[in-house]
Amino acid sequence: MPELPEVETVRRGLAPVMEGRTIRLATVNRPDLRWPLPERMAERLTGQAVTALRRRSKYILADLSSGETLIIHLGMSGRMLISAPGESARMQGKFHHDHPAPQKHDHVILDMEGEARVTFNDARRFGAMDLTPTEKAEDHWLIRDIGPEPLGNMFDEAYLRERLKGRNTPVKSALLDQRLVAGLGNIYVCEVLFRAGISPVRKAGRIGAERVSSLVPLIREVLGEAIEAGGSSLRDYRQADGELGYFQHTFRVYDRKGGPCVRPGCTGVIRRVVQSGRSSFYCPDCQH
DNA sequence: CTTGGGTCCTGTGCGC
DNA sequence: TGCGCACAGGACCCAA
Repeated sequence: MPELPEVETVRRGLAPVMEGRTIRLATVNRPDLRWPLPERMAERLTGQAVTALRRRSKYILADLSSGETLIIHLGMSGRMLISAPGESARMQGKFHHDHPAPQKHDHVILDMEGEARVTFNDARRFGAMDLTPTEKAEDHWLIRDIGPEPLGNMFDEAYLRERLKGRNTPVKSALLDQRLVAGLGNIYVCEVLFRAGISPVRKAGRIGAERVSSLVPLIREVLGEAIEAGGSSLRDYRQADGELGYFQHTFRVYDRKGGPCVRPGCTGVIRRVVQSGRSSFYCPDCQH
């Protein structure tokens, strides 16, 4: 599933067709994703203009002219795909029948002013949507306990040292905890720890202050590079325009079990271990 | 409080 | 080709 860079890429892709545009028609094809969808969601979306499209952690927030905000989480397999009637069809007058055929798991469809269609498709249905008053969106139960944005000013060396101090959990688990820092997931934590030379199984409270501090710029670096690359495309993630991201070609350890370490001169072989049910990839020669 | 495990759901790729 | 199992980008919830 999408981590922060993928969600930011999706947000950027959606912005041109959603921001400042009205939702002509919202269609909701099932009553629930991970949780029940809000009451009368289709009616509450239809006719509303999207005044802003924001991101908080792995959530996309669409502010509406009604004063409500649509909160969207993509879960593991959620996608937002944009389609539009083709030029030839438009000349034949097929305004409403030229979108791609509906796919299995197309759960919510937003037909936007200007003919673009935004389709939320989520096979595993770990995704979520909710509607909440815009002025209280930050206090929504899904969002209120999330830690600082890693690319923002509130996330710094002093903060991270304080939060990791004394913790007995593996650093991998700590960085995956969204209450500590927002938006990291399994791929980017593995990549960050490789760049920092820290083993994923190391206890968070047993890392020297200097090395903890080094994590901050490395987290920013990895996420920044991934956003720049349009995210990572594994099984089913695509950018909103259907393009593939390409950060996956830059993975140094993730999904490289048995492969050679990329650090010049290192003869290590990438290992995979399971930590609390998730795969961790690391170089045993580089990471301690 | 922290920590670990189970759980939700569908799809895919692998070994036999 | 079929079958069963492991595994997949998340994160809530509960027990200890």
